[in-house]
Amino acid sequence: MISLPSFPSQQISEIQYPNFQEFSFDSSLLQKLHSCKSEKELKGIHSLIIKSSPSPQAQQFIYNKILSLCSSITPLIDLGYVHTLFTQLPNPNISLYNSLIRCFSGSRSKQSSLIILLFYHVLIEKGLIADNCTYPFVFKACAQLCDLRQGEMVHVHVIKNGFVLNLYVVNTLMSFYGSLGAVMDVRKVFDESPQWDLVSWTTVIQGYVKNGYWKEGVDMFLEMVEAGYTADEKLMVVVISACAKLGDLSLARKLHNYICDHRVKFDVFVGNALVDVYLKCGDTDSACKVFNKMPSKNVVSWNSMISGLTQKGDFKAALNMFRKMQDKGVKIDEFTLVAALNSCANLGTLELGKWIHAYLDRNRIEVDGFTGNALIDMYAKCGSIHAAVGVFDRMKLKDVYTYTTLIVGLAMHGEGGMALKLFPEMLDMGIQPDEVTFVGALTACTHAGLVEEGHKYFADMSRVHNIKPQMQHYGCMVDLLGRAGLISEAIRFVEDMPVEPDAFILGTLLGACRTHGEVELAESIMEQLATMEPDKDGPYILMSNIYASANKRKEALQLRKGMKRRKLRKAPGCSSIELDGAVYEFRKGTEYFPLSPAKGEECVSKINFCLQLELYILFQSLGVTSNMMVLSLGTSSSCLGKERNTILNHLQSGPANPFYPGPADL
DNA sequence: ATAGGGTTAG
Repeated sequence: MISLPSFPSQQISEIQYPNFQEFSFDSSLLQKLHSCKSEKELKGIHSLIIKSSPSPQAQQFIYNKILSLCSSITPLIDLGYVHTLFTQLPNPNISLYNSLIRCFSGSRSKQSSLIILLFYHVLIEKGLIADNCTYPFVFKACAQLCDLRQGEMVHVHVIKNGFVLNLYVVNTLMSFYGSLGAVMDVRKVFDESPQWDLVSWTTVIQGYVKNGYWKEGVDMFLEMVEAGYTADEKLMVVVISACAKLGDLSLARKLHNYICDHRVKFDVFVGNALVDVYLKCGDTDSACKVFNKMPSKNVVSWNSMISGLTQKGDFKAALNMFRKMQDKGVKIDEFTLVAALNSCANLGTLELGKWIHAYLDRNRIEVDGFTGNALIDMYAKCGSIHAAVGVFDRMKLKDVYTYTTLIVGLAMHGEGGMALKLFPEMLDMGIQPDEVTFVGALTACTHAGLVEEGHKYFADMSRVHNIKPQMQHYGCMVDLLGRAGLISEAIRFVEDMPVEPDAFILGTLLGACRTHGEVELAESIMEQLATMEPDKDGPYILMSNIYASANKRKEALQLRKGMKRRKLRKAPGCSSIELDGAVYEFRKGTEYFPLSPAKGEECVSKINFCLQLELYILFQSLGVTSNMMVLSLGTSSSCLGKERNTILNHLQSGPANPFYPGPADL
C-alpha cells in the first residue's frame, strides 16, 4: 500500500523526481515495473497500481515512470494505450511529452510522424518550451514526412529558444536538411554552429555525399583531418562510399591506409564499404583480399561482391559467389537476387534465372520494383520474351526502368511494333521516358523498319521531353537509316550532326555499307576508322567481308596483310549452352569448360565451338530439349565426330549436374 | 532520454 505525506500542491510541481522512499511505496511494485519487459506485464502492473488507489501525487510519479518505460520498450507497445495513459496525466511537463514522443518515434511510419508533430504543436500551445530532447524527434518526423517547411519552422523555434548551442539538436537539424537534399542549408547550419563534434562532421559530409556532391564530401573530410579531428568507423564508411562513387582508386587506397594507420575499428560496415569501393574502382584483387579478411560477413558483404563482380562484367565469378554464399548458408535477399539475375541475363543462364524466379515466389517476395525489372531483363536477354511480358503484366509498380527494359527487350526480339505500343502507354501512366527509353524506341523503329516513326521519336526527344540526344541516339538514327538502305540520307545525317561522329557511328555506317554493297563508300569510312581505332579488329573483319561479297579477292588479301602488319587477330567467336543449370562455354579454337568450378572443371580440349548447333539437334533427337537452349550460334562449320562424342559423353554422364540447387532443395 | 554508417536496374 502507498501512503503519502500530504504536500502542498505548489511544492509537488517543483519536485520532478521525488525519492520514492518518501512515499513509503510498496517497493515490490516498483521493482516489477523496473524489470518489466513486455506490454502485457506492464499492463498487469498498471492494473495493480490502479487497485492500490494512489494519491494524485503518487499517480503522477508512477505514470511518469510507466510512460518512460513505454518509450524504452517500443515498438512492442500499443501506442493507443500509451496515449490513453498520457491523457491520465493532469499537467504533463516537457519531459513527459518527450517520453510520449519517443514512444511514437519507434515505429517510423508516416502516421506516427504526423502524431509527433501534432504533440509538438500541442505542447507549444500549452505554453511549454521544447528542449534538446524534443527537437531531435521532431526533426526526424519532419524528415520522414519530407516536410521542409515544417522543419524550417521548427528551426526558427530552435534559434529562438537558444538550442543552436546544443550539438544533438544541431546535428539532427543538419541531418534533416540533408535528407531533403537541402545541401546549402546543411552547410549553413554547420558553418554557423560555434562548435562541432565528430557527428557534426559526419552529418555534413553525409549531407554532401547522399545528394551526389561526392567531391565536396571528400574535401570536407580532408578539411576535418586538417583541423585535427580523427575519423571513426562511421565516418570512414561515408567517405569510402563517396570515393566509390568517384571511382578513385588511389583515394580508396589512401582511405584504407588511414583506417590501418589510425586503428579505425574494422567492423562489418567498414569491410563492406571497402569491398564495394575496390570493386567499383576495378581492383577485384583488393576487394577479395578485404572480403576474405573480414572477421564477420553479412548478407551485404556477399551482395557487394556479387553486384560488384556483375557490374565489372565478371558474371561467372559473380554466379560462383552466389553459389558459394548459398553453400555457406547465408540467407539471400532481394539485392542478392537482382545482382544474380543481372549475371544470368548476361550469361544467358535461363535455368538459374527461372530458379530465382521460383525462389521469389516461394518466399513470397513480391515481384515488383527492382526484382521485377531484373526478371524482365533476364527473361528478355535469355530469349524468353513471353515470360518477360508475363512478369511485366503482373507487376503493380511499374517505373521508367520497367517500361524501358521491356521496350529494349521487345525491340531486340524483332517485336518493334509491340515495343512501340508500350511507349504511349507509359506516357499515359504518367511516367517520363529518359534517354535509355529513347534508345529502345529508336531500336524498335530500326527493327520494324519504321523510318518515319524513328524521325518522329528522335525529334520528340528534345522537343517534347527535353532530352538532349547523345551519341547513342545519333548512332540509332544512323543504324535506322542505314539498315533501311537510305545510305545517302544516313551520310547526310552524320554530316548534319552537331558533334563529330565517333568510331561507333562510323562502324554502323560501315555495317550499312556491307548490307547494301557500297564498296567505295566503305573504303573511305574504313580509312577514317583505321586511324581512329587502329587496335580494333571489327572494322577490318567487316571490310574484308565487304570485299569478299563484292568478289574483290585482291583487296581482301591486302587488307589481311595490313592486319598482320598491325599484329591484329580476329577475336575468337564465343558461344555457350546451358544444360541442367550448368553453362558450357565454347570458344573457337580453344577448349570448352563448364561455368561452375570444382567437380566439373576438367576440360575437353580443342573442341570447335560451333559443335553446339549439332549438339542441340542431337539433344533434341534424344528428347532432352527442355533443359537446354542455344544462345548464339557460330558461323563456321568444321566438325569432328570424335570430339562431338566426347562432349556428348561428358554432358550426359559427366560431372554432377545441376551445379546449382534446384527448386526442390529449398 | 536525444544525433552520424554499407549493397539493387534498362
